[in-house]
Amino acid sequence: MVKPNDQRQAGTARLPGAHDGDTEHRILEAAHAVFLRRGTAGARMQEIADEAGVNKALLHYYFRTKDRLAQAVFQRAAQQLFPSVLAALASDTPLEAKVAQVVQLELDHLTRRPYLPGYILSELHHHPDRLTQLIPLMLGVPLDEARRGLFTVLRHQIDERVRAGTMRRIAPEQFVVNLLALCVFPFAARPMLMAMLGFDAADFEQFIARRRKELVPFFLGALRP
Amino acid sequence: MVKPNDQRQAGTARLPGAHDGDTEHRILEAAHAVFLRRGTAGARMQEIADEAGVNKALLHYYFRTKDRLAQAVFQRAAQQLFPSVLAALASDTPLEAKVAQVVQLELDHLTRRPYLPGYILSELHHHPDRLTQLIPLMLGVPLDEARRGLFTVLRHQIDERVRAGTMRRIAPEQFVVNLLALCVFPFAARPMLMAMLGFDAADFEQFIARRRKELVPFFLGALRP
DNA sequence: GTCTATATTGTGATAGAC
DNA sequence: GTCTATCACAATATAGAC
Repeated sequence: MVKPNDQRQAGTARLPGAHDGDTEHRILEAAHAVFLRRGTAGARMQEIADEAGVNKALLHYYFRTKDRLAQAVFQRAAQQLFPSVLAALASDTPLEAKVAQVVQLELDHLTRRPYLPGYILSELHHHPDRLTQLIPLMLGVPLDEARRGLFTVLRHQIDERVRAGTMRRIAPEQFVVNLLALCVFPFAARPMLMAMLGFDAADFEQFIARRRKELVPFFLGALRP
Repeated sequence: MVKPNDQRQAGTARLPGAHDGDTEHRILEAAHAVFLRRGTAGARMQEIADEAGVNKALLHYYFRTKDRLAQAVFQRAAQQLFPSVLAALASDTPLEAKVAQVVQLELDHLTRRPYLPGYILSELHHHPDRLTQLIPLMLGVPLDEARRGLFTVLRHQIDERVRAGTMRRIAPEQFVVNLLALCVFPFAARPMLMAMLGFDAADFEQFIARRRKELVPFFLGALRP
């Protein structure tokens, strides 16, 4: 009388004991899906087990507690989102090309995973420390060193343009936040925007497709002297 | 052996039976604080009762269920955030002044309530319908009518500028999303940004103070032809 | 209206057979 | 490694005295 549905999902039915090589991985995938859908606090271990096609007890066998599983999922999610963008921002690519690169990278990625930003931001709101522990692991350098690297490169590139008279002065922190805001916000606010603008999923995708072309000129235009 | 702390908080101790006029209101305030801090799913009725200085049972007396209480809080929060901005966006104020007005309105408001955007976005992610029911109530007109009103005004104002050669063409939807993104994102992503940029609370406030001056030129600059 | 006490269910976690 | 069964307690909700 509890859950009438079979433990295994339709398309992914597996014979009991038929290790597909990695049960742990399947659990992590399922947890990822459920945590993103329900939020960490709203997620249930039972739902994750169902989605993974295994028993609840197995989640504890592999991850011990719900919190550890949540940490693992957050780490995975953060690794999908941060390293590529941070690397692009900190690279030696000329500033204008860098902006284009970040915009394309972000919109491509977030189009495929629209719920990632909302999850990351929400999770970080309730566990502000989860990221600081992680950045060194992802980038291979201490946190403050990563910051210094990123912002000295940017500051230098901006200074160059300002001296050449091709760009208005802007603090690198504001530069980064503005760029990320324009890329990420539409996804983080997706449900709100869809309600406000009267969009369905297809409208939203088209809206993003348009941004893909218009965002770079918009952003660079804002910095013209 | 459960919770060692008294039901009533230190500074707000009230005598039992001493109606301060409105217990229901005190509960709503407490619920607002707790829901914003923990998220709806993570919030506990006990914590809300403690914060309100009343018994758990009273929450059910006034609001019947946790979900109804959550709805009430969301409605309150949304009313603090949306009507003023939507009114400003839909007004007849010239476009440039309107941008300045929205930026000031948003940054002022969100500086005082930094956690509001995160809460609203997260809540909307898990209950996408909560807003559509609400907009008509807040604005006094049907949802699609509100949308039409907002976007026809904006489209008209933008067209005017484009014809005068003082502004690049942009879809009103992109206009609004860009403006909101630049205002709201820093608050929604506050914990992430503070970690990335190495900010403490004071740094963050200063960062926002700077945006207050720079955001309007940035945004309008992006629209120059 | 407000409280205490209790019912009832949900949920993370463990024990132990296979 | 995977399952079934169960524990222990947390959390929402209700009953009923005052």
